[in-house]
Amino acid sequence: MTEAAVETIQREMTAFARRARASAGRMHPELSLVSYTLLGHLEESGGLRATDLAAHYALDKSTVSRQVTTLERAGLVERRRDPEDHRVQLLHLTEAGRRILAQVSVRRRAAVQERLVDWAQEDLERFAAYLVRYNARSGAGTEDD
Amino acid sequence: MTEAAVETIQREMTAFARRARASAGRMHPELSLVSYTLLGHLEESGGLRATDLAAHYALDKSTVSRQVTTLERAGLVERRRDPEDHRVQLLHLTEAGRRILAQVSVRRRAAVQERLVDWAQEDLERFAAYLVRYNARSGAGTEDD
DNA sequence: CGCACCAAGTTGTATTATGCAACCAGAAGA
DNA sequence: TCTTCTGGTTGCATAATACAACTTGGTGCG
Repeated sequence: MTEAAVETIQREMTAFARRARASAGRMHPELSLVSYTLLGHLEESGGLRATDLAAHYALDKSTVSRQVTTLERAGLVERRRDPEDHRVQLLHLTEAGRRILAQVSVRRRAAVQERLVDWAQEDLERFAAYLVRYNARSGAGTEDD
Repeated sequence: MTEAAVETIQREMTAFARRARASAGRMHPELSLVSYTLLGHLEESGGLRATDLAAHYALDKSTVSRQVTTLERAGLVERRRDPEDHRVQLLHLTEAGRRILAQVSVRRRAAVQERLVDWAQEDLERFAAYLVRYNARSGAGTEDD
């Protein structure tokens, strides 16, 4: 039955989330899971507004504000005033930010890879595809949950 | 290439993690994401030790202990002394716990299901199986990650 | 223009989850 | 018995977060 599968997916995803959070601290002392994710986001599309990030991650703007402050103090991101609208700050990765992000990514990927070492290539690809499909939907959609 | 699939899995899992975290609070006033997940776990296999839960979710035993305390005070779980080993408490859902869990499950499943609505049954099951496999490894294994 | 309202961010405050370390109680083995 | 191990609890500190009040800049309408 679909019910069971859905239930399992929901629970296992949650379990993963827990683990991801737990392991995040060991990746880089300076970089929490959220910070890391924010950096990753900025890497892909520089010049984001804090509000965009908040919306995207369903976080309060105050939370993002503080996270960004931390990242800025660590020298990993830069706030640039938007000349078009002086309320807005466009966030950009610094060189240091880019470097650190690359470092952490490598380490993170290694950790994941270790757990996937005995998977068949075909399964890996299917699993990856499923995850993309799942997340694509939640990312694009109505921004709830 | 394995690299690409691993990279994708890593990224997508992380993406999910942040969202799960973000949406955690809004399901049931009484039930945090973790509590809910713990309940779900107990439903499937009653008589778990707190330590088992801690290991599975990569949580500190103190955290689990407190969560269980909360759940117990809410009347949702029961601690039963293991007659074999008096250090151990076997955790069981109460009737109320079962009821609440069912309620929340419905709501939550609806949310997840909405995202999975156009998936083929076969894909759902495979996805679920992959997640289980992935998590099983990190849970049973070397406890790092 | 000037005033009312909206939007982006910041800061104060409280809550909650969490980990770590110290501790207690029961079990197991020498 | 004494030592060591394991399951669990509690004290303490920290980090992430939400919410609300506030500041500053933009927009629109009279």
